[in-house]
Amino acid sequence: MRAGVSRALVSIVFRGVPGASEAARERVLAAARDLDYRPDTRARRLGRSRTGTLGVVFSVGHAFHGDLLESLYEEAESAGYELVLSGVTRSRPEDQAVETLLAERCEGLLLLGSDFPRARLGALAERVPVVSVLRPVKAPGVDVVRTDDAHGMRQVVEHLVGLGHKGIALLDGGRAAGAAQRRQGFRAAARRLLPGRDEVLIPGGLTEEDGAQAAEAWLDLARPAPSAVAAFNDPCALGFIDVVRQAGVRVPQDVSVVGFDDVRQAGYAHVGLTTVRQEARQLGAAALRRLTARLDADEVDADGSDMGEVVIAPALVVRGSTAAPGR
Amino acid sequence: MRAGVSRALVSIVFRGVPGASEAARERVLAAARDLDYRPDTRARRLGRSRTGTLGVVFSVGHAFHGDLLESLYEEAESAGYELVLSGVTRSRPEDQAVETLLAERCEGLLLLGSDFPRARLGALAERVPVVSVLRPVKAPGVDVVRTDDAHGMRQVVEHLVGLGHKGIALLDGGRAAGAAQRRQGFRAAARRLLPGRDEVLIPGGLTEEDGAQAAEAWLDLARPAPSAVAAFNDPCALGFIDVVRQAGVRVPQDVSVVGFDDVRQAGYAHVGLTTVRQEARQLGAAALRRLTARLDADEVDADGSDMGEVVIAPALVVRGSTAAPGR
DNA sequence: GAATTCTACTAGAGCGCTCTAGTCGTGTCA
DNA sequence: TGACACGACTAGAGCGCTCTAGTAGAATTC
Repeated sequence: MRAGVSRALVSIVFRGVPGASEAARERVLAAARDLDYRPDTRARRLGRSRTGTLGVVFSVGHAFHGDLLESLYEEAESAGYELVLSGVTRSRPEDQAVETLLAERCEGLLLLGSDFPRARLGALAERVPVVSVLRPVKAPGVDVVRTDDAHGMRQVVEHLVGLGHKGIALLDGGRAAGAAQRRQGFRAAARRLLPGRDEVLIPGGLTEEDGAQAAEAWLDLARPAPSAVAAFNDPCALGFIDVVRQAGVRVPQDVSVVGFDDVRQAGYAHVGLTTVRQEARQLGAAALRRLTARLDADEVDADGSDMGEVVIAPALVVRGSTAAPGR
Repeated sequence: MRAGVSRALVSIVFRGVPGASEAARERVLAAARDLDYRPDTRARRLGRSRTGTLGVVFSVGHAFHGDLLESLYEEAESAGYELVLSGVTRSRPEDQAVETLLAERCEGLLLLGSDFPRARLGALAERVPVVSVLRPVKAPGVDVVRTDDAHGMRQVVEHLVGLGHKGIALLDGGRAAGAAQRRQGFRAAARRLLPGRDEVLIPGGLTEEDGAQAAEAWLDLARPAPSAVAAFNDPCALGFIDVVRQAGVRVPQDVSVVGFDDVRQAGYAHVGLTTVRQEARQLGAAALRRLTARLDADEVDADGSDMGEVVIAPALVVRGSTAAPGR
């Protein structure tokens, strides 16, 4: 039509499939350039039996999710899939984010740090392949790709005990993704390395605000308070440090603080935050591989039955926020 | 068909337009619930003359872009538009992000902190309405919604001079969005308030790493070095502080540091960063309003001719990273 | 009580692609 | 030389909606 060719030929050229001569191919591309034509994604996906899209649900403003997105984009590109992002914010719940992606007919879903109850995830997985990233969950048909949170927390406790700390408090993440595992890792290590000591759990959370609140609680504890604090994540640790500093408490001289995630800021805040590094690259790559493997497999054996879990080992990164206790 | 009704009726019900009885409406919705049916977005957009989607290009991991996204989601919802996100990462250039959105047939584009040269933006705006957020650019047909960067920087200089500082260095943002305006505001204020003083410009940038490098440069300056530093943004300021601290320089006693953006972390890092707050809510709302106004206007007068600029005033937030100079 | 208006629906074309099932001209082989 | 295969292309149905035009029946009007 445009370049004196049929629509079908144009389709052949743009899909890059065999069936067009070199000459025709060039003619079509030249005409397309002339007309500033580009195939309509919507129509493309409609016409095809498969949409070739993967939906990603992430928390807007969550630093570590950003790191994951970067890795996912790369992996998706090389796997030949397209990513459709759907953000979760304070006013846009996860339900809505997922709903959008389902209506978009994504072939699979990647949920970063999902907040869904197990049953909801299971139900979702019946409809479409789902990979839960960062959040371990035992639901049928749901793949999990996560960091070994318990192991990370164990390293934290070992590090602190190695420095000579006898009292360690955990700023707990409540029901956030991975929080249960970190709590469990903390408890196991504390019980092993500090027998007879009571565990101190202070409610914390994901944000600086949560850390700040936890700091108030820590300041209110009977003295001597634990000389070391393991926070649920980096922002929580930074919020904690900020408040205790304002109260005249020195870090790390008076209290050692450890974070979790190793977000980019961690290396630059304060004296440098000792933390546990999660490998965004590896997590993203594993998650995408998991999902595409399920999609590309024969429908027969990909029938939800064989769910899997990929666990990436984290590494302790020692910076300046931890030191031996005492004056 | 499904509930004993025609496809057209289903369409009427799901679009929420008049033309269906209450009874039929309920019957359709009940059947949809039963079948777990939801309208296919792709087909929906195809069948309509307008797609009802707005494309957003943002930098993945950029804290302030996250704040903007949150606001944009809300505004888009209440304006009856759908947002399509396209992220820019180190391996996914802005071209590609925009290309995706064009192929998706978005009705308008919101570019957060775009890096495109002016000509490229102008060309883009000929094809589709474009709003450049944060990045001031004089291109025909391109609307701009931004913070008054120059004014913000003027406030910074006034604050520092008010504290008694005589030498102020700027950690320059190079060609980043808004950098030229901040530089100009800095220069104008410095010339006015510190006449006869040489301007000190140190190459900085958007990230902690850039700030760290700038710190090395500042440490290498002939003593006495400027006793105050105005950074291009918060991460840059934090990176700067980190490095000079490690070199034994105290903040704010030995050097005052000011950031820009007021990202969430700014209040929690160090002694609390003095910074300039950009209003994400207002910026997002203004950007969306701008775009939808153009789209909803009659085609006649929306013909690219009347481009506009919305400038939001920023506010200085004084925290602990600034103080009077000297011992 | 026929004409008119309204409400509640349905038929069917169209959106811009993909993809199957062709057609047409050439080259290959027995 | 006829049968067959092959590469290069085209026709046209189909994807799941939207939306215009149209119909049937009930309510209203004069």
